[in-house]
Amino acid sequence: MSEDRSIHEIRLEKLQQLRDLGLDPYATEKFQIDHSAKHLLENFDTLADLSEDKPTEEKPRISFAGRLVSMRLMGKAAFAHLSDGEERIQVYFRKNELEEFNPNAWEAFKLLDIGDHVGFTGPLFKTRTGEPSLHAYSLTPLSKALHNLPLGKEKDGEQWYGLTDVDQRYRHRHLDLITNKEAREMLLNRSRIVSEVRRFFDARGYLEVETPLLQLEAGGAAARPFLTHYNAYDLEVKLRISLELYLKRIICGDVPKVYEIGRVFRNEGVSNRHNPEFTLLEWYEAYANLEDMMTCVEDLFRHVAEKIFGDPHIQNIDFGKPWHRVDLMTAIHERSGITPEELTNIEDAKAAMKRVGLPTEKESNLGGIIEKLLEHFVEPHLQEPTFVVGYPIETSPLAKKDPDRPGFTRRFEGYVLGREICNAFSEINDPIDQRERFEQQLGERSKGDDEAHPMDEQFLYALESGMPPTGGCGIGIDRLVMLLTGAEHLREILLFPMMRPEIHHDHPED
RNA sequence: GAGACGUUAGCUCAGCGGUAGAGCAACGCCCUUUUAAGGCGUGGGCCCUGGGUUCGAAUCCCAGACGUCUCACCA
Repeated sequence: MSEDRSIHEIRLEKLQQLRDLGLDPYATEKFQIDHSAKHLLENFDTLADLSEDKPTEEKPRISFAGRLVSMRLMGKAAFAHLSDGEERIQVYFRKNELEEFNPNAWEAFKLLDIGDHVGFTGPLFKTRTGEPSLHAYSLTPLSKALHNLPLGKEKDGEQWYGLTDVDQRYRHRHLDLITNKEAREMLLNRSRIVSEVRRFFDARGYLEVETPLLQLEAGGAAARPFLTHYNAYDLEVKLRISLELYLKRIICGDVPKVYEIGRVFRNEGVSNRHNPEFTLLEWYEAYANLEDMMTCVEDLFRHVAEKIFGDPHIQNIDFGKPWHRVDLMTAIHERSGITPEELTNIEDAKAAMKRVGLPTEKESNLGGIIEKLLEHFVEPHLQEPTFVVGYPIETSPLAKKDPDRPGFTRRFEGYVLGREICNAFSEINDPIDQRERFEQQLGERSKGDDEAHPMDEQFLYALESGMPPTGGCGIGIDRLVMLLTGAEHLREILLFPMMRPEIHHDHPED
């Protein structure tokens, strides 16, 4: 903020002085980097050619660049640490040597700040204390940091100071990435996980597709959509809340295996496990049944865990083993004592709910009650990977009826560590059944449930043209990353979570 | 939406009725193998905003903003 000369001003002055010395940090376009810092450190002895008899001048010169993260100036010499984001390596400078390279280089070096990007060339060596280091014979400023970066001090992986304010870490994620190794790890892990998911489906012959984000009716899930305006057609449109219906229309087009990884938007609350915009994976396979989908989920988790972490056993979960399979109604009975017979009509169901001490005011249908009981009594116990099978028809408007169990569908959800991680079913391919389900949903909607599924004639027309029996499944990518990395907050997984605007009161900025 | 907590220097924090503090960062000087480098010196604050209580408020009270956590909502 306001100092006698603000840091920003001082740095602008230094920038000008660097330019006056002929070393404009913003003028360079390209800088040769021979090795990453990690590679330098891991292969140090080989690269350094540490043989005693050879004079330093004759040793191989390495070109390296990175961000200055620490500096120790000692008169006519200096040490600094340089980070390429992944690792940091120490660099050593001497006045006389730099001046040999460029008479202004030492002067320029003294104008550098922590946060600047710089390039160097020189041999590798080890300091008295044995730290692998780079002996810089040249210096090329590559960018100037005009702000004081909140870089803490670091020693042996331990960190002092740095940026910890959660708000600031989210608002200025680049600072988080520079400062906190965990933030960087999270980003890398997410990226790797998504890549592995793609690789998994690609290898199995699924086609990756992309379907519209802007839709006339947002269907495929129960959620309130975001609204926006489509200027070219002067139409009110909605942002999608799921991928489902368009993907099934592709199945109707005789593309038998498709998947999509895409952002969906649900205009609802925020918590450490919910975010209005999130990334959804859905895949559909023609001629596949529920059991096939379960196997596929098992394979997917095992594959990703092994590829990313080298071991199917992560976060105290063994994804190498098959998942448990439990029937929903049986599980409720076992955990709550409420029998399936008590859950065959709404009155008895409410009475049973009361008996176990749950509120009944908000319940209007049997399916809702059943899912509430599942959530309350069963979910917390589903620590090991478990498929819960057989969901009520009222809450499953896109899932095939179970021919053997009236009122229930061929649907399962997967749970790990007490949390829902996937949702799958045998897709309805009977267009008459599907139309009836939509009509039921319209009934719910007219009763005030604004999350009930809208009618979708285009989708029905596709079904009426014939869809093979199909299995489909959805997984929230953000929650998947949370699960695999042990993150406690969805917002750590999202790079740039929505934040209310920062208030700037009426006084001068930094 | 409810409750609890937080907001003080660029960063991390202390101060909790009596002139606004520390470490790091910054600025100046010294120092050619340091590493949380060191030594000497110097600056830097609408103490989130607005009201109130008080002789006096960063500190107590009320309201608001923003954030964090928990709960609710989100099948």
